[in-house]
Amino acid sequence: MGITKTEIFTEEQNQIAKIAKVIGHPARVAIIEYLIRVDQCICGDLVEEIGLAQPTISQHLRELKNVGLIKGNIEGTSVCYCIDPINWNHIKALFSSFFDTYKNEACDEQCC
Amino acid sequence: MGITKTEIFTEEQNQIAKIAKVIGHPARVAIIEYLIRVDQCICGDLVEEIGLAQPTISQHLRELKNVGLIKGNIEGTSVCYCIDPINWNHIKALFSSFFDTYKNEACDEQCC
DNA sequence: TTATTATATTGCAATATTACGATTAAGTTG
DNA sequence: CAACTTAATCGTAATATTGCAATATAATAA
Repeated sequence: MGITKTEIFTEEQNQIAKIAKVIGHPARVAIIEYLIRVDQCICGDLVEEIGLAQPTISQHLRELKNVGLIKGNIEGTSVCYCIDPINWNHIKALFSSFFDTYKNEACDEQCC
Repeated sequence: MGITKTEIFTEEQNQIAKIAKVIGHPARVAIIEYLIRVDQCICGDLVEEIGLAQPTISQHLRELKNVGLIKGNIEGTSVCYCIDPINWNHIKALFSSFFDTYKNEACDEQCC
């Protein structure tokens, strides 16, 4: 079917999955890492930097914006993109908490 | 095309994306959270707990195993699944480092 | 107004993912 | 061995994703 049964999962599970899915493409990881390195840039910079077509980059930017990882501000004919600081912290906390839930005490033998 | 141009990205970017993609489905998040809660379980438990068909759960388990998030040990007719402690720590560190790369000093105004 | 610049949107083609019924494989029990 | 239990695999339908050419939109410059 290709369709996910979101209704049988919790809000939190769907939220983690939704954000992870967006991070789950190397182009979007590359965009994020570039944005962190240069603080802010426009779509054209990313097209040059990453080497995908402009519509493709634009599409990836939209998905990153949809989940709040980045934000964009119109500046004349171009759009200035950057990490969304507030949301970044929320998402970081969400994933920290997810990864911290597992405690591997003995780290070896207790598990199957 | 539906095909990702992995060759134009770094190993690290592809690795983060690959793992995030696997976490990017609520059923797999639910499986992980359940495994953390109960320590270990068999496929049938997850079929009951989550409410997807057995082949579907089995498929999700394979993907989780492929990226090393979980491991499975054959025990009689059933397979005992659990979080892979060593890999979990690596992956946790990978994502911590990814999220920690961004420092939002002033947290507001410096960005566009 | 007519370029020019920068980005978004549309419309595909190719491929991947999700889900499940049917079946297979492999160990266990009677 | 035959029946049973448990999980993996196969095949397939429905849908989603990726990438890009072509086009549209929107602001600025000449």
